[in-house]
Amino acid sequence: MHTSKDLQKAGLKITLPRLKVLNLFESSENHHLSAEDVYKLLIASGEDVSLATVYRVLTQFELSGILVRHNFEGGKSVFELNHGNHHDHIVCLQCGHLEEFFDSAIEARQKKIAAEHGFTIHDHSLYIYGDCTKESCPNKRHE
Amino acid sequence: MHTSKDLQKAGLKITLPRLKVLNLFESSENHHLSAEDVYKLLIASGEDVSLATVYRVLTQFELSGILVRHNFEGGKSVFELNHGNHHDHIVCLQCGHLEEFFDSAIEARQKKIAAEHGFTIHDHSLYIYGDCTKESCPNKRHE
DNA sequence: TTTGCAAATGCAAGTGATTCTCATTTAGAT
DNA sequence: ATCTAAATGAGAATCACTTGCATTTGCAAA
Repeated sequence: MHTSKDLQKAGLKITLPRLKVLNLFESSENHHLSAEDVYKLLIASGEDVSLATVYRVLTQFELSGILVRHNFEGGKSVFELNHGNHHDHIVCLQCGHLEEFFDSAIEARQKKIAAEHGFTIHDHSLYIYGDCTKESCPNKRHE
Repeated sequence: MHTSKDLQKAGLKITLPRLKVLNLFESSENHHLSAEDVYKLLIASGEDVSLATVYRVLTQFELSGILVRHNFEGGKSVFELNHGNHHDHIVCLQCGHLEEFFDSAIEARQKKIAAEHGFTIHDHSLYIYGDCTKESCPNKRHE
């Protein structure tokens, strides 16, 4: 659960826009939101923020570890709350449906590979793109 | 080795801009080039192409399988020749140095994970970000 | 080998996502 | 309550890329 405490810890002033964005991520049923998403949702719910502020807040939250940024194919960044449980993503190219997974075998291999190449690993991003089966696809747009 | 034959196979007319781009990828010592890179290199070597054409050619080459597109962090697409040997990348955050690797264990796990989630896998992207050690880093920019 | 036309190109204007500038407002320390 | 650095809003600017359109060019057919 993320609160104003997290803002203070990050050295950020507790302002209305920041609280609204934080609250949105906490309450929204869609956990992966783009800047545009955040902006539109806030406007739709009567909150009056500027898009520039949304972008600023999102990058600040990323830097302070409150959010994690993802760069899926398609050029726009998507953010989700950082619950400390690293995971990767599998994305349906048909309907955009997104699932999370964690595989310790893959994580281990990555460490190994980095070491073999003389790298100290900072970070990694793994996205699997595919088609989810028609039945299991929540927002079907298949065929 | 990629030649004008590849253009024909792809149903593309053999034009000067396309040959120049193809040749650039074949001859350049840097195998990973952005549209901007390609454009600047061609201009620098006296070739007269437009940036729009570079973008068009690169996406056509991607579609026809001559090139592979990568979306690293940083918003711009990077292309490399498709030699049919799929591999992933490990990138040094300090100096931008890039190495390639292939790990069949990771590949296998990915297939498995996709299957478990009911996805038919199309594609995946895996980037490891880290610091390469000072000694092994070809274009040192460390400390 | 000329002709014809779809395909390819160049240029410039247009987009979409994101960032920056700068004048105004505010959080929060004193 | 006051003051100042930080935050915000509005809009212009930028960056990577795409598109529209008039012109040129492969190349297939005559």
